[in-house]
Amino acid sequence: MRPAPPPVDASDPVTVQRYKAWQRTMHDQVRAYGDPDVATVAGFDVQYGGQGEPAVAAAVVLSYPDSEIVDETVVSDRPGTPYRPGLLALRELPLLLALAETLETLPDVVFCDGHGVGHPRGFGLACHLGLALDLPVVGIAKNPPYRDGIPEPGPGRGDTADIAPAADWDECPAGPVIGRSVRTRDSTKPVYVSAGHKISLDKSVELVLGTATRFRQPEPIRAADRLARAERKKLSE
DNA sequence: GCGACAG
DNA sequence: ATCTTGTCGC
Repeated sequence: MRPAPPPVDASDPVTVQRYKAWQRTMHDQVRAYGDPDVATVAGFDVQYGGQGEPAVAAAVVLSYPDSEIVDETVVSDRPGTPYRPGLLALRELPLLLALAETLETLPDVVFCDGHGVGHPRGFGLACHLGLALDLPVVGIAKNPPYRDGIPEPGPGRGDTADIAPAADWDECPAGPVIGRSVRTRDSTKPVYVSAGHKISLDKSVELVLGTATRFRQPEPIRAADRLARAERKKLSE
């Protein structure tokens, strides 16, 4: 049995510190390896409205590698805590777990926005989600996990560069390679991939490049993004 | 007070 | 993430 997350009040530094210590501990439960057979990949995404408005989470399950729609679902609820760097799961995990429960059939792999083990304490949103669902999850972020020293991959689609932990991440139990910058389109800003759970970094990158052919973002993520946007628009009118 | 590090 | 027009480029 794994330790439950400590209750955390985002405005109370003491409980936040406890939660961070728990994250560091939980990294040991993560399996940043594995080579699952993949017939379906799901993209999960959350969209937010203004104050008081509900957040909308969408999941789209696509066949792999041909990207046919297998299933899609939406759920909406009040947002979790406000966003804070390093604590994204506090904001999005509740909604994403509710979302997963609405799927008819679980996918072989889940893609979510944000980081996996490429996180200051080695336990980003994709890790939280992977352990909670006991599914392979890949973290795909549009921005790097820290500012300075992120290696730039070559300019062509498919070029990659390994990311090491930040020099000041004393508490990070992951590494020496925590993720990879991946160029999914020629001369376009890379995406930042890290393993969340039950899948290796190599396999994660293979799947990202296999699903992001024409656009920067992988197709499952784009599909979920579109669906959540559409649903949010529908709710706001 | 400034700067900042997923979304 | 969201607020938002025009604008650069394929």
